[in-house]
Amino acid sequence: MSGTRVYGIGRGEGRPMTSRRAAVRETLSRNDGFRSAQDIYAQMRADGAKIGLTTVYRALQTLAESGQVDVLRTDDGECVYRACATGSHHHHLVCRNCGRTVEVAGPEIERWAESVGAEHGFTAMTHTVEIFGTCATCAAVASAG
Amino acid sequence: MSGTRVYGIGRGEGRPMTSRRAAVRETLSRNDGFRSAQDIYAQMRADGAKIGLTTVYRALQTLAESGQVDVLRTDDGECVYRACATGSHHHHLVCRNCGRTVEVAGPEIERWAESVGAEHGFTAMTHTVEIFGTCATCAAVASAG
DNA sequence: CCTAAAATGAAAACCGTTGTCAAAACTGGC
DNA sequence: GCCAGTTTTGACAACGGTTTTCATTTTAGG
Ligand SMILES: [Zn+2]
Ligand SMILES: [Zn+2]
Ligand SMILES: [Zn+2]
Ligand SMILES: [Zn+2]
Repeated sequence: MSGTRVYGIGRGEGRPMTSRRAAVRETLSRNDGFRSAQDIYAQMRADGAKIGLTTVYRALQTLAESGQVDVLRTDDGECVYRACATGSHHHHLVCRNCGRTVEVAGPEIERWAESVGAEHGFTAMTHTVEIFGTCATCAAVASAG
Repeated sequence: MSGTRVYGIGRGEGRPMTSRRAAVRETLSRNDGFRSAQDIYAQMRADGAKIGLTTVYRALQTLAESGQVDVLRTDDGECVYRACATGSHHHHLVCRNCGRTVEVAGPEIERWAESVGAEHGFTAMTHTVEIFGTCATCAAVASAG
């Protein structure tokens, strides 16, 4: 056998960083808020990149699996991604208008979720916590408009 | 003009409760966990009800809009519904295996979300908080299996 | 009953996403 | 550089949950 490739060891990092994946991550990290696969694809094509939509979808889900980007679903079922600054567990405060996002830690939330589960005999807890609001900039624009 | 219909007054209750909607709500409330439109449809048909899938979809979203049922999205993008006991704001502790759901209040979470938003100049805050875990019954079955 | 308006449901359209598969790019060994 | 085996890529075709369409049925007054 030849061409054997040694994959990463750490959890999630089961794939090499190809040039396309790097480009997708790079494009995503130029955005502040959460962006959809199609957004990123459009942005990359507009920048002259040669890449297919399928590849963008795959790159984003690979990056998500390896924990390099965060994912959440919008109300209308679209997956949106963000290259967060921290790799550790956190939540998001998202402007519902412009998408501007602030990463927030919430130790008390973590404890609360854990204890609520324990109280009811649940184990292996996970949770989803997202906060939405209108950011100061968008609120100002709205009141001026 | 004839056939004028007097609609509900309360917020969200903008539609009359037709027999189909009542049947959908009734079926949903016989379930403990969150259920998809297709689940409810299959269940109703199995029970001999004469109803179309489209109507189930519409009934569920109408009930959701009027706040009579709660909605959330599964990881694979499916909308699932639940007829919760309380009409007031609450969150859910959901068994990821059997769907068994406990309604939980979290005043401290409400305050936390509000203050995090305020700290960053956000207004008109909303949030989504869901806790997932394995319930005691499912954990027992898994360890016995 | 009669009529106008709303609800219903079968089938088609929608749309984000995933699968298919042949071509292109990569990797390590020679 | 060249080769062979493997992975990635991307155009295109499904897929699946949901929504739209539109003709028919039901509802609620009068
Ligand atoms: Zn904003
Ligand atoms: Zn958390
Ligand atoms: Zn369970
Ligand atoms: Zn809350």
